[in-house]
Amino acid sequence: MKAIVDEQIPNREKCLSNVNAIRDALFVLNGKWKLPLIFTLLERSQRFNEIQQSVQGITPKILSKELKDLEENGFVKRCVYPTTPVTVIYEITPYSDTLKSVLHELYLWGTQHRDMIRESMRKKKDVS
Amino acid sequence: MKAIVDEQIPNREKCLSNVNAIRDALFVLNGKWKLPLIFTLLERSQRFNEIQQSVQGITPKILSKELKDLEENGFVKRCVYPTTPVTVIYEITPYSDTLKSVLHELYLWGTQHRDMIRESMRKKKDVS
DNA sequence: CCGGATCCGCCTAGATACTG
DNA sequence: CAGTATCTAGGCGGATCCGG
Repeated sequence: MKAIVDEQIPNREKCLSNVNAIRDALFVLNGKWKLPLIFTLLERSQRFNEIQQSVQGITPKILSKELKDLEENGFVKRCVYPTTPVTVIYEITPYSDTLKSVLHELYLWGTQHRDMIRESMRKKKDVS
Repeated sequence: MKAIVDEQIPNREKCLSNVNAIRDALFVLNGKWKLPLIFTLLERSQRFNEIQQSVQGITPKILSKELKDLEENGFVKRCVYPTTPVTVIYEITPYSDTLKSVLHELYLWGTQHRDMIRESMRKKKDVS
């Protein structure tokens, strides 16, 4: 935090660009299905209907849209094989590995934060 | 990524809890105003109307709600001084420092990703 | 089999006005 | 000054049906 902030205080331009970079990162991971999809495709490449099986509750429309998003962001490759009918396989790209540290940090902080919240809830309850 | 994934494949329970921890982290930072508010309060503690000045375009209702969110998550402390009329100062808590590494990673990855996207856009344009 | 098209309900952000 | 109250709008996710 300190490091980022120190850079930001001098001028507002840079601060905004920092915020925007962070927001971009948050944005591409956001939504109900992005993470489940990435994780299921990390296990193995799959076809459309397979993915729908793996990720419980997602509808074709949303799946289609989410896969398109992931493809545009370079996380997923859509491979079409000219069988009859065509076979479409979705696979994770090596670029997804760049997410490693972000996801790890998010996981660590999220876990820690959950414990913190739970603890503060408990204290509140004790008082009341 | 690899580290997280390796832990996840064995059982689905743990995978889901990982995803949820990450989602929690994403959730508390998400939205249009959370980051701008955190950053402006990092510069200095401020009163309600001051914040509204600092963060361009936010309406009182939204500001009120967002501050409440930030307070519940432990990032912001609401200090009421019994003047007449009351003075309310919002200040950043030390707990916000725990965001340091997450935000830094998000910033790094977001910047990198933006460059990547821009580059791939350029290539597309060259072809067409 | 792999989606696209259409319609719909909900949630939430925002605008505006107002109050203790 | 520090918010609330009320209303509106739009975007997202979901359900359902349709087509190559």
